[in-house]
Parts: sequence; C-alpha cells; structure tokens
Amino acid sequence: MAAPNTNYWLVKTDPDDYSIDDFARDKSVAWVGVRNYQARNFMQNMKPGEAVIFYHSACEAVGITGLARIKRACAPDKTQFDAKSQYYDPKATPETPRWFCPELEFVRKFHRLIPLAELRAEKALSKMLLLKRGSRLSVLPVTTNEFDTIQGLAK
DNA sequence: GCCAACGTTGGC
DNA sequence: GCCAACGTTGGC
Repeated sequence: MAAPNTNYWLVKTDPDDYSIDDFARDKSVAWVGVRNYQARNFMQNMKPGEAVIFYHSACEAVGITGLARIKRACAPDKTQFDAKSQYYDPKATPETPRWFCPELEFVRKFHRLIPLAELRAEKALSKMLLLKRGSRLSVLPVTTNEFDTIQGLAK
C-alpha cells in the first residue's frame, strides 16, 4: 500500500496491555510486538519527529487518548528473538530479523478520550483508514487534515 | 460472548 | 498458485 510522504501516524493499543497512562509514566517506549507485514512496512516509513495518534482499542472506552512522536526510527524488535516472549518468532534470527519497531516518545494525554463514535460522526474523517470497514491494522498513516481535525476535537 | 473481516498457513 | 481452514482483531 502506498504511503508517500506521510507525516502523521496512528497506533492502536489495548490499554490492558499498554495504556496512555503507562506511556505517560514511561515517557518513551519501543513499540514492540507488531506482527503484521503491512503495519511493519508503515513503521519502517516513520521518521524521527513525526507525530503519532495514540488509540485505545479492544476495551470498554474505545478511542483516541493522546499523542506521541517518533523518537527513533525502526530497529529490530528484540522480542522476536526471545523464546519466552509472547511475541517470539521462531523464524526470525538476529542475522535476519523479520520485525522492526520504532521508539515512541510521549507527548501528551488528551483531556478527554475522543470516542470512536465521535470520529465516525465527523465528516472530515469520513475517509480515515482507521474507520474503514474491516480495518484491523494496528499501525496506520493519517493525513494532515485528519490530524488537524483530531487535534481540534481534543480541545 | 458473538461475529464480521481479514491475514496466514498449508495441502494439493 | 489456489483455496479452505484456522487464528486473530476488534467493535458491539
């Protein structure tokens, strides 16, 4: 899928695994565990300084919770080599890694969660990849307009 | 817990 | 390379 010159991104996380509050505490996190090739390819296009929308999925309150930025571009995801990790991939070796992850830096938690229903109701977001039927990717590009719209909703 | 949608695997 | 079976995601 083409993603030329995309400068904004969105990552999904199950807050039971890793929430915006965990992120606020840690300040910085290696975005390990993504095991989907399309998502991986998007991550490999992430450049330091680019903005990332933080989204809570698969939970009671689904929606956007805050912002991050890319701290470091992709490096091999260490969990793929760790047999004890839930993200272990027996087909990956340090010589030929399969999975990569960027380092994300915490920017801020929004004063309120922007619910998925509100995103769906927003005309300016009608073409957002996140909202596409059947969309399950946990890493997605976001357009400049979509990003600005979301920042507006957060106020 | 249900179910739609999608990705991956593996037999052929 | 096809495609059925299976596993996972994720909203509700």
